[in-house]
Amino acid sequence: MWFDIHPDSPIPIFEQIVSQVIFNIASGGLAVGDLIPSVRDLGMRLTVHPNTVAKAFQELERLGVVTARRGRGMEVTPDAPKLCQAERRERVRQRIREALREAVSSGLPREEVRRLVEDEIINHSNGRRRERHQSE
Amino acid sequence: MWFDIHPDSPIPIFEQIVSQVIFNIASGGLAVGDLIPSVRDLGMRLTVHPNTVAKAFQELERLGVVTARRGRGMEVTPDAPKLCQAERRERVRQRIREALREAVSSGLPREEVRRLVEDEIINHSNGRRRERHQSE
Amino acid sequence: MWFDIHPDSPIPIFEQIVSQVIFNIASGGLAVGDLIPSVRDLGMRLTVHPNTVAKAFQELERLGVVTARRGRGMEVTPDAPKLCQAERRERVRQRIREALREAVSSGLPREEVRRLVEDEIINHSNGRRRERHQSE
Amino acid sequence: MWFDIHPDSPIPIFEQIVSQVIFNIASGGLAVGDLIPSVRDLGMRLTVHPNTVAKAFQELERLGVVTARRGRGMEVTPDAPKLCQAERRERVRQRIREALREAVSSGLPREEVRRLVEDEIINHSNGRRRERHQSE
DNA sequence: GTGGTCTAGACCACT
DNA sequence: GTGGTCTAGACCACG
Repeated sequence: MWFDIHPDSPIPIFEQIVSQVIFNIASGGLAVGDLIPSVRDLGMRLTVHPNTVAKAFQELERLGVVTARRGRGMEVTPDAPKLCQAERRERVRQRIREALREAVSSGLPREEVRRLVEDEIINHSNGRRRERHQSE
Repeated sequence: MWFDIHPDSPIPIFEQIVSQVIFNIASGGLAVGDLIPSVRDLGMRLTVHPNTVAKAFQELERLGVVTARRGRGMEVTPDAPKLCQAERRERVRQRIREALREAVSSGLPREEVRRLVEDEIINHSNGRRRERHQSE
Repeated sequence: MWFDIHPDSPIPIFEQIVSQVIFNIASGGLAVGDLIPSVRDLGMRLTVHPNTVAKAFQELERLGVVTARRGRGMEVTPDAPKLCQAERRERVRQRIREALREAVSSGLPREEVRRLVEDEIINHSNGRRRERHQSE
Repeated sequence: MWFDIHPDSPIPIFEQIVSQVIFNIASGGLAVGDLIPSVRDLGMRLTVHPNTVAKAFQELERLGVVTARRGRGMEVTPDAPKLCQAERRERVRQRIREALREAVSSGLPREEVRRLVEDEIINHSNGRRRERHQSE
């Protein structure tokens, strides 16, 4: 189970945690019946306050992805995999859509946009090798 | 001069205004020496509080993109076009990069990501063809 | 707009606030478009921490009863009256149902239960007539 | 001896157990000198953690309703029947009172409240037959 | 002034 | 040990 949190993003940390848990369940890193990490544990790992994590978990419970087990932890529900796969797809699509909408509406020539996308797709899908061929 | 504002985005409205002004200058919709709309006028058009617009303009002044002309308004500086073209490119690239980073790290199969990107690119490059404002 | 909060009830304070706002809207004390009290104001009046109030308001927003207006406050939605009347009815019914279920399952003779109910109904429909509406 | 436990009620489970034991004694299901079930046994039956049951029993001992008999279990005291009958009545009355207080203060028309009460009374006092004639 | 996010830390109920 | 509630107070974005 891993997390990719960006404290300085405009997206609230608790929202990022929500997404990350959804992604983990969607990709099978967490199975039905598993307990997700405790608020305290995850708070430590992400150097985030436990309350922030708790807020994210509350949201996940509301989404029907986990249920609180008194004194035990938060458990992945039977519905979660299906829910999370749909949700992941939707969240990813949304982000891509918005980035492209902004790109196009910025007036940047279409070819330019395409080139940027290609650049970044290569960067990301090939293994994270961080010498991007910037075309500044 | 046009604006594409999303009040419910996690990105602050004043930031969105900053970007939109930059985009307008970059694509030639605003030329050196032009006056950008007044705080009140733009506030009306965007149904946003004038203070919010003022905050955006402050930021634009800080970036050297406009300067206040007492009694006249905010004027596009001679440096603005170059600045804004670079800035536009960087902002767009950044957004695309983040969307793709999230997409890949979400565990969604690479094919899937590519497909989503293609879908959205088509959506945006076609439909969006409302008498586009300049392409540089 | 009045509130009847019981800090020592097993029901969380924020839940009580949720109910009370719903009741106020259901009975017309708050109309569509009205702003509900600010978290700080209500926190003061109820001698409750503003964060507790904020949590209640979040829940109300999730229910579609109010919407946050940036920098202005929380506004009663057009759907709220209908939603709140249904919700009020349901909450009240639920509480009554549980009290009676417990009463019956306690083994108390049915007559006895009925008598208790009559007693209390009389108390509440009459006595309570000291034009309360105070938040005490 | 029977129990009616609601794990998702805001009322703590151990409190519910306390009430249920009191009700059982009050209605004669448990006589003076009887042993109440063991912590482990009851924990199993209610699918509740034994510690939770133990906490309830502690409370019952404090109330003077049972006493620990080393090596045998918890025994119903001679005072218990009288204590429990009074206590039962009081607990039931209290719950009814609160439910009605909330109902009235919710602004729901008095007739409406009465109707809800009648509905529920019928549901509960006729034998628990679970196809309630909802009058939604 | 408004609500939203986050940190910090207390106490409670339950396992 | 777990999550849930609450208090307290900081900072931000917005009006």
